[in-house]
Amino acid sequence: MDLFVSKYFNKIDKKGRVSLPSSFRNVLPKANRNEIILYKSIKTPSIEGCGVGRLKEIAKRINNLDFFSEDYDDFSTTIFSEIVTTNIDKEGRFLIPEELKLYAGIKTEAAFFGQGHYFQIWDQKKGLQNTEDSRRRLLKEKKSLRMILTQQK
Amino acid sequence: MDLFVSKYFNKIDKKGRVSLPSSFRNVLPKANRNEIILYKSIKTPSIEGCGVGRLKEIAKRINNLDFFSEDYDDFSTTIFSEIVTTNIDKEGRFLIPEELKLYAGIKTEAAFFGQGHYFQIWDQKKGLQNTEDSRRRLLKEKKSLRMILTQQK
DNA sequence: CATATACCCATTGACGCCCATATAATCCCA
DNA sequence: TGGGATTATATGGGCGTCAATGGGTATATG
Repeated sequence: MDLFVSKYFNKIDKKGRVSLPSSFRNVLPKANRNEIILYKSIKTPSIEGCGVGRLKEIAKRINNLDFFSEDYDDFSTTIFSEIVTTNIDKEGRFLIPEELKLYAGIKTEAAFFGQGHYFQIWDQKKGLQNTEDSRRRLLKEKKSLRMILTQQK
Repeated sequence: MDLFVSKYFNKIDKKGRVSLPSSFRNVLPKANRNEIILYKSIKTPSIEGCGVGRLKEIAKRINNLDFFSEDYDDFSTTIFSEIVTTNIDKEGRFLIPEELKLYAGIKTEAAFFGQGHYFQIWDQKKGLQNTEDSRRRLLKEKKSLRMILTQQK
């Protein structure tokens, strides 16, 4: 499986280390399996992460915005300047920068949520609440959700 | 036969393992025959499952949504963080995550129901009841049922 | 030199792999 | 075509490996 899926709740130890879930590590290309990027989510109080390869995809998305719009500058500033890279040790653990932990309200436990081509890190309580809210919003539009889930071919 | 059909009642052993019915295993593409995805059914207290190929399709559809829209996040959260992948061992067995068993009210036996391109896992009693209810609802609209069953080519 | 971070080693529990058996389905040949 | 033999499926259990976690120590970096 080459997608980030499912959710995991891992502890942050006294040194600030936390295990990237094993199934997430396996999504990273064998070449850069010891490095990921992290940045503040734009829409939620959470941290988003992915392999360095996805940077290109993010750049492309932003590039598709109108170059002269305010959004363009805002997005590229907000995202690119806030990106940090972090190393994964031999045991599969990494450090979450203090600023990002503050932003997400994370203390001693990190809740990982798969998002397909990337993942999010939340405070457990906030993350579960967010999942519930998302699901509720979508169920209001049953048609579109069913379309995504059951459409054939 | 490349569809999930019929129903099977298999035991969950002390380690939490349960056999995926042989005919279901044969539906999975030879390439990814040792992994399936599971998620909570939207409409019923049951678990739905299918091969990973279907998940990749879903990922593609979500990827086509507007990257910066709220729907994008709602879809990827609701779908990717709720989906779990699980491995099938050499004997054709897999583990049902505790959370999903709770959601479906499954304890020591899993009732598999073929649904064509996917399958459902129920508590036996609930599943049989659901089959009966479905059939009864359908028979109320005999006309549409006959249309589906007798339509040629 | 002081703090942060990477590497090494250890522990625990979960999971995958291997082997075994019983029952059911299929085959094969006289 | 009958009946024994072979194969497949569902199920049980032992055991090694890996993932998550904790801690000591070397090393880098300012």
